[in-house]
Amino acid sequence: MGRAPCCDKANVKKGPWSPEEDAKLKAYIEKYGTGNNWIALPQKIGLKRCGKSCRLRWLNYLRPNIKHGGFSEEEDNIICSLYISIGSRWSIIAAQLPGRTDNDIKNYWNTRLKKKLLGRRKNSNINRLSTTSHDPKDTNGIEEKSCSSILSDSALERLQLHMQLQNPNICFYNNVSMWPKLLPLQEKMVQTINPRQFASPSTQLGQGQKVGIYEQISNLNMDNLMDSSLGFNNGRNLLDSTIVPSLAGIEQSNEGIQTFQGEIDVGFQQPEESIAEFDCFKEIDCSKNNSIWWSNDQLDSKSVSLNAWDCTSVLRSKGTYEDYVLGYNLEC
DNA sequence: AAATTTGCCAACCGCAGGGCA
DNA sequence: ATGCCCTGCGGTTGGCAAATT
Repeated sequence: MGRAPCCDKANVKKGPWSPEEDAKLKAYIEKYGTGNNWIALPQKIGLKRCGKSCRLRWLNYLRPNIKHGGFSEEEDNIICSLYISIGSRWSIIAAQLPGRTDNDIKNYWNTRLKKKLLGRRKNSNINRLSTTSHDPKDTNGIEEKSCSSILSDSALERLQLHMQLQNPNICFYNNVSMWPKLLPLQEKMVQTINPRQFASPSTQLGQGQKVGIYEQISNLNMDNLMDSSLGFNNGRNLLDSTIVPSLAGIEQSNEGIQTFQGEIDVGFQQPEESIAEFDCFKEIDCSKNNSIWWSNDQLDSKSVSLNAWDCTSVLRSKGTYEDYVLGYNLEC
């Protein structure tokens, strides 16, 4: 027996919302609220819409302070870094970007940002396919699998982005000026997470020097946090629920699923030439001409804002210290 | 100029999980 | 403990507009 439908589909209007419907919904919610019952709401207003549809319309379009389009470079970077860390948890990513909806971010990622950041992989694969044998079997009779068929799209994208951020020529980890400014409370918290010696983040550092707290953060963020959050734990549990409550619950049920690490491990077992098909691996050798992966289009090394990773102004504006590096909220 | 392809985005769908009786 | 209801989420689709052939 299937699940009961949430509404009478035959008598429910679908498709684009008319201005009149928008006005009705908006006026009602602004006056009475949702009443914590979206299902009953359309009947109260006299809308022939499914409650879910009303909710979606309100959340994605009608509610106050919604921003549409025009993503800034800063927002791009936040989306990118969070996608690397936590994957397609659009609602969590949206929570870090005031005025943005999960749907907006999802659409933006799928239609623009992903192509902007990963577009060259596609070309690379197309070129490879056009220049190599189309015999799907290798000489041993074993079906040849490219990395792209072994790693899931999401894992592959995140791996590529991760590798790119480690590129020493534009390296986020090595470039002090690209590190986000930590608020005092966040700094204290990170020290709590890993009590080993920390240098002050305010210490003036030379370009490329790796010191202290940010080194820990970078390890925590892009290696350990991602590993942990994606099932690449190696016995560690940096997402201890006492430390990172909002993410710990999300990521601890990975039994039985193919992990990101598992996919990567399989990928790296492939012949070198298979691995080398990806631009991120080719370019990680820092050869001068290939080093600007991130800059695929407009983001060349001259125009990249070194402060683009500093989203603390955005985070502060919400009244909570939301550490996008760790991906959790810290009420203060 | 017409036909076709591509890009974009709003909206839908189905599933999972939480709350409650 | 169980089942129902509702919400929230992420993946997918459909349709419009712009770009290309």
